[in-house]
Amino acid sequence: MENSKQEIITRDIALKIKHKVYSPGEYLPSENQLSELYGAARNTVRKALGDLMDLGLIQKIKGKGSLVLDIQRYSFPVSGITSFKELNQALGMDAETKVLHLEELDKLPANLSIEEIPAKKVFYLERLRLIDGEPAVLDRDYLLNPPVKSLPLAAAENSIYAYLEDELGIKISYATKEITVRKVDDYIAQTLHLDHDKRAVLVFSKTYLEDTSLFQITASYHNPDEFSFNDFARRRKI
Amino acid sequence: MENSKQEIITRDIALKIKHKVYSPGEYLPSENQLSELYGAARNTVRKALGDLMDLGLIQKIKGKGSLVLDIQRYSFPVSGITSFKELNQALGMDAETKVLHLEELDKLPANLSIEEIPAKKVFYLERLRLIDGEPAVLDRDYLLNPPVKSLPLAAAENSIYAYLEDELGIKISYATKEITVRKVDDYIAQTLHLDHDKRAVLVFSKTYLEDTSLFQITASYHNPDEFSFNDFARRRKI
DNA sequence: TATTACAACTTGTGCGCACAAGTGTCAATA
DNA sequence: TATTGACACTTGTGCGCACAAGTTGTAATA
Repeated sequence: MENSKQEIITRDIALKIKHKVYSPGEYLPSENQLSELYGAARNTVRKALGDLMDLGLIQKIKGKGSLVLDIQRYSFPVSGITSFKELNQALGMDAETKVLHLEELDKLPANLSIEEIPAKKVFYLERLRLIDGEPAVLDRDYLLNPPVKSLPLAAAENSIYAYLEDELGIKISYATKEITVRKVDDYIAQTLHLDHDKRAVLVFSKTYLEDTSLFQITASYHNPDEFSFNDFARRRKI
Repeated sequence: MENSKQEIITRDIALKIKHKVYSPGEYLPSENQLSELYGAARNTVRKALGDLMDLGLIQKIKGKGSLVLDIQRYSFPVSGITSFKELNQALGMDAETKVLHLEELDKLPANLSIEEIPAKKVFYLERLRLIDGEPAVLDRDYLLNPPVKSLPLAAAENSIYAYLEDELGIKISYATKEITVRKVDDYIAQTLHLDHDKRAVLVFSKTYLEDTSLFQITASYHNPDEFSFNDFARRRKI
């Protein structure tokens, strides 16, 4: 439950943009008008607009106003931290998740070679994502215990993020991602129905909590023919 | 020349983190201390810290402080909008750029199929990026005229971004990127020294100005063996 | 007519304040 | 001893104000 005034405004405007109350090419009401509309200070409205700008929903133009952008942000997978389930719903794809493996290990496998050496137990979860019945992605998740004390099969079959955030109250903060192309072994190649070339797109990510502790490591192997990564970025000069 | 107080503070702290004046695992001085240190209001300091947070340099923790993160943000290519030249310097790589082609076309080639139909002239620029003497990336840039009135060969050989921003005063604001894996034609395959499989990583991006006008389209073909895309993302729940 | 000047809007930057809420320490208390 | 509570720190949220700076239309002016 996030309910700060600023987030309420952000979500409300985002929704209105989504439902074309404010359409691409149009300007939002001015900051002063929004300020009055929501009964909030201009500062508060400005923070909300700043978030919408980071999300790529609007572009603020000095002296003119906030222009609604036309960006189809949803593809597969989307930039940022988003779960397969959320994407599935957003895209309305015919997608399915099959849990291939779920067990608790005493420690992280050595081949992951993580320097932040957590000598902890981990849940190892292997899932296959199918799109239109065709294997598209093989996910290998390593969830550290603690903070993940338990991981029911039902959660693994649906969204682990929803389970962790809603059920366990774990707060996910940020993640790093690395995308490369790799030769994969026969097991992965067969699972993904790769051709003789046996190359897959590997998305390797580490997810952290608010206290900066490492919490999840994921190796995601994508069928190259299905893979698409979409990103929105603002220019920053530091 | 960006010289708002907030950006000065952002840059100063970013530099101090880079030079380990503030090291990973340590906390920055508190907002009140920084406020006094820079002779700025806490609000101003907070905006600067917010930017550093977006960049992934720090993590703010309520009740405790701003923790310096340990993230090697530079890889090839980096997330966000950054030019090859900037990357080159940041990484200290042995990299070289060869201009293969530069001409002015009457309109954008039809195969790019851009809906935002600019019936404008474009500069077409083809460049090969070599790392350690090996071909790594083939860039095909389409720069719209206007706003790009001219494009000297010297600029193409160095950083076009530096030329456009510093010389022409063009302000780049944001970009969309799409990463896919594609079969490529013989010309690209030979140029990149691909093996018989002829698949390359295509990074297709569109860059926009502050007034949201489309300004540059780039198709970047990467040798799969060299390709690596690194990203830092914060969790946003909208 | 063409230019200039102004007014009325917009967003950008910065100041200061108040209080909520999370964290850690330390002393008083049961 | 173990718990509680007060206190001093931290960041988070929100308010209000002032002025700078960019945009646009209009009216006065040359």
